[in-house]
Amino acid sequence: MAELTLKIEKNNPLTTTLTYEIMPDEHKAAKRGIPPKTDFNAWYPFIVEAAELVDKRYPIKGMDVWMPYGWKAMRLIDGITHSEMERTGHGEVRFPLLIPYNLLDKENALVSKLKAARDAGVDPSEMRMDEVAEGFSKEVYWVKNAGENELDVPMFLRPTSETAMYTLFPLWIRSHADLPLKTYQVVNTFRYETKQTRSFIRVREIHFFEAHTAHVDEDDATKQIEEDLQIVDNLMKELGLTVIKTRRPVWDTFPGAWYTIAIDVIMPDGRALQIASCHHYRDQWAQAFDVKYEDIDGEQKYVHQTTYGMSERLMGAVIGIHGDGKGVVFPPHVAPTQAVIVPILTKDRKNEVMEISAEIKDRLWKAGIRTELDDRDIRPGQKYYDWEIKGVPLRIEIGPRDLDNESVMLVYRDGMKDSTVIKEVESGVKNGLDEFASRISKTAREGHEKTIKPLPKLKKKDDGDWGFTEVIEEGFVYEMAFDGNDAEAQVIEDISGLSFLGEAVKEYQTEKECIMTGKSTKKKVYLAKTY
RNA sequence: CGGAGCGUGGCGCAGUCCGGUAGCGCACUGCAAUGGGGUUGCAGGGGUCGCAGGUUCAAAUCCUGUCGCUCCGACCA
Repeated sequence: MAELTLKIEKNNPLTTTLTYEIMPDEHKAAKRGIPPKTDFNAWYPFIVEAAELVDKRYPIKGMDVWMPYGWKAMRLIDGITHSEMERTGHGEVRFPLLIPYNLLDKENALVSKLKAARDAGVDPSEMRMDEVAEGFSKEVYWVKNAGENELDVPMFLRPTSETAMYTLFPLWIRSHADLPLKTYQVVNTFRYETKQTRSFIRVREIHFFEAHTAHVDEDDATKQIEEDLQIVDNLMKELGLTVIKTRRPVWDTFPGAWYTIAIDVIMPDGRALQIASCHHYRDQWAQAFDVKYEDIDGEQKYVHQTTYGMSERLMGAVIGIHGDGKGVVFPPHVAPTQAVIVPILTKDRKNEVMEISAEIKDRLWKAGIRTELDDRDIRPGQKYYDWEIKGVPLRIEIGPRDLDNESVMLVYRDGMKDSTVIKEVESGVKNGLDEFASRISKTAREGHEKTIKPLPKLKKKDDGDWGFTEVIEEGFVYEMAFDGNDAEAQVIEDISGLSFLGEAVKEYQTEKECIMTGKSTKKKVYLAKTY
């Protein structure tokens, strides 16, 4: 559709008419070539480049170049994470990118040990056919040469940092006085993705946040997970996102984790995007890496560990959830530019308008509002479209008419219009941005709720196979009461074409009938297509 | 890692079948008027046609190889 519009020729009524027939409502957006958001697979990649968040032209699949505007937004998101880490007493560390291959032995030993234990101790009916723990071996980048020599011990680029960190943890942890050890780092990690990549959502060089903690016992580690989930809540509030928290099914748990809590958002196409996860390792990794401490009674004990991970998927979620047909919509907390001043210049009062605009920019900046003055010599309308596509929450219009009234026009990214007297522009803008933040959070929450439906009832068909009483619609996440085993879970996955996200952290208030076994349960399970 | 497709100014494309001066729209530069939702006029700049070989008087076009990307299937945050 976009192409058609771009090809409109003057004096060619046919093409012009055709365009209007196809997309009467989309015509304006299409002038920039923005696909409608309902076509999410086209909208998303277009918008991330048009808003100048990334440049995808770097010739490696899954490795985009962060552009200043996009990187600024990411840094602002990271800023929230950093301050939450500081608030909760984590220390920032930075481990090397390269990990020597032989350090993996310990990790591999752990994985195979766990697998053997699970195979031995688990009821075969609980097993899934495709259960294989292979670790990361297939998806790491290798460094096998240095200069002209082949390395004796090859190294790989970290896909995550457990191995690197837990090599040093035994040296850092001697006694119970060293615990809890709470560390985190924000680094790039690498995974050789073979699947289709997507800016921020599935990339090969990941902008990764990982917190790693060590505790005296399981209980203290569990408290850490609770703190992590509190941090997630705080972060999501600032980003205006509504999330689903689930305990991942065992078969989808990170190797060596006792359990995993995953945090997903539902993207506009109804697919779940995992944006954070917390793992409780108990002492499994500690045993593999020999991370011990001396307790109060002089006894050597293994620590209990947790990790908490996030990535630039947070950006992907913000763009996907808040964006609209005109472009990105940034929540004020993480908007690189929170307010843009567009001066309306007329020949006779140009200087006067510019002077006041610059003065207001200065005042807002001093009041802590990231403000930009767009003094480009183009028409105002063009500027509006430019800043809309970039998702700036507030546009301040200042023209001769406003000066006469000693006020300015405030136009929010969601279309809300207001005005404020110049004298009180700081407080007017601050309040306005707060209200805007609440509005987009509310819209996001409503969208989230609308996208979740109860799973249709199951029944056994004449041929003995299970089926649904209603069709599974595309574009939704489903919830159900479920208390079955892994094999039964797989049946549901197979016939629905959806994946188990896991058991909701928040259970049903009252007992319900398990969709498969009929058992009474409060367990709420989410099913979705995933990224 | 298997199957299909595509590489031509910054972006989107035409030209390739049938070899013969590399084009269009948008974007960009300069000047002027305009300026409260994509303004108009005039004048400009920019491309080893992914790369390497080959065929030919002549290659974006034909042949071979290679690299990269996109889309669909097995593995993952």
